[in-house]
Amino acid sequence: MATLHHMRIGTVARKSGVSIDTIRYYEREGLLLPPQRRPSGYREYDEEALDRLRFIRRAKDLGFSLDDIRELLSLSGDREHGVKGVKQRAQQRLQRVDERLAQLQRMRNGLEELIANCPGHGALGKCPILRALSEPESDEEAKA
Amino acid sequence: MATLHHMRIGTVARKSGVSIDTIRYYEREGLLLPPQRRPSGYREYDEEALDRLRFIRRAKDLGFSLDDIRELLSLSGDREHGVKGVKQRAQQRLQRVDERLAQLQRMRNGLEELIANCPGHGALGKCPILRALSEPESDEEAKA
DNA sequence: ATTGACTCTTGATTTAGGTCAAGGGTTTAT
DNA sequence: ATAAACCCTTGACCTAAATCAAGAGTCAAT
Repeated sequence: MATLHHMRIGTVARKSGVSIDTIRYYEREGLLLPPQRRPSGYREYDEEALDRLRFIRRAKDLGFSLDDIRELLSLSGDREHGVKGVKQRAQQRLQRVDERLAQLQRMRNGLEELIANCPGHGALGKCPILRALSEPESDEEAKA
Repeated sequence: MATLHHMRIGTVARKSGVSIDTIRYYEREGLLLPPQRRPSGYREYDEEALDRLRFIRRAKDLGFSLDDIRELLSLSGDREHGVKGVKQRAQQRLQRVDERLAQLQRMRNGLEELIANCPGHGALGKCPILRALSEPESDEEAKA
């Protein structure tokens, strides 16, 4: 695990699956700390930066916005707000992630049911996918 | 469950949590069938349209693109490509949804661990959230 | 029969998240 | 010592997904 401190941007781009332009964009946006520079001005990355990039890419695939991701990353590196604040924010996050998990799970089940029952649902009725994610939320139900 | 066939756009907007402009936009984009019109030209929606809108909104929250959603919706209403094609596409979808579920689950666990261990991880080491989603994927590992 | 809240269409604008191009230095292998 | 492959910055451009504005018609309640 030699924490190699000598990757250039093209290498981390390849290893992380994030394009060079996008890496520089993330740096501008404050998602990535500005890395060391060579005398030539070339950026130089270590494994930690690579981990961050992979995290960002996957979180994005999961539908988190860059703002969400900024917040998640700050949870990990926060030496400021003390354990307490971090813990609280992490708990809020956890709750929202759990909600997403539940929704996604329902979509999954809807798909599975669709696959299982497909050959035999002559009458239309409600499609299992739609049914999975289409109930009201009660707070939406102001009188018509 | 009187399938009320007389909601105007503002009502479904309120009930679905999707703005009026966005509803019309979805119609243009083909995610929503053009609804009935009154003689005045006003759109008139029923419960089914409301279900679709809720589905769309939630799927979007889960990080699906409108294209993804179009495809998911088409799975539900497809009387064309016969059971076979639908089943196949649904299976592909299911696989991808399962992958997302797994990733999201890992993020969840990372958060939970962060909350549990926060008070006692004096030495930095690797943060559990980052660790949850930052391993390489092997196909990314072309030699540096 | 008028007022205030809705709705219509068309077309322009915005925001997030990148992506590209131009012009010019740097490194490495030969 | 030169070519090929890399990297730099600045600034323009792009796509998806909305959102807004203008000008005009409709509906419900007073």
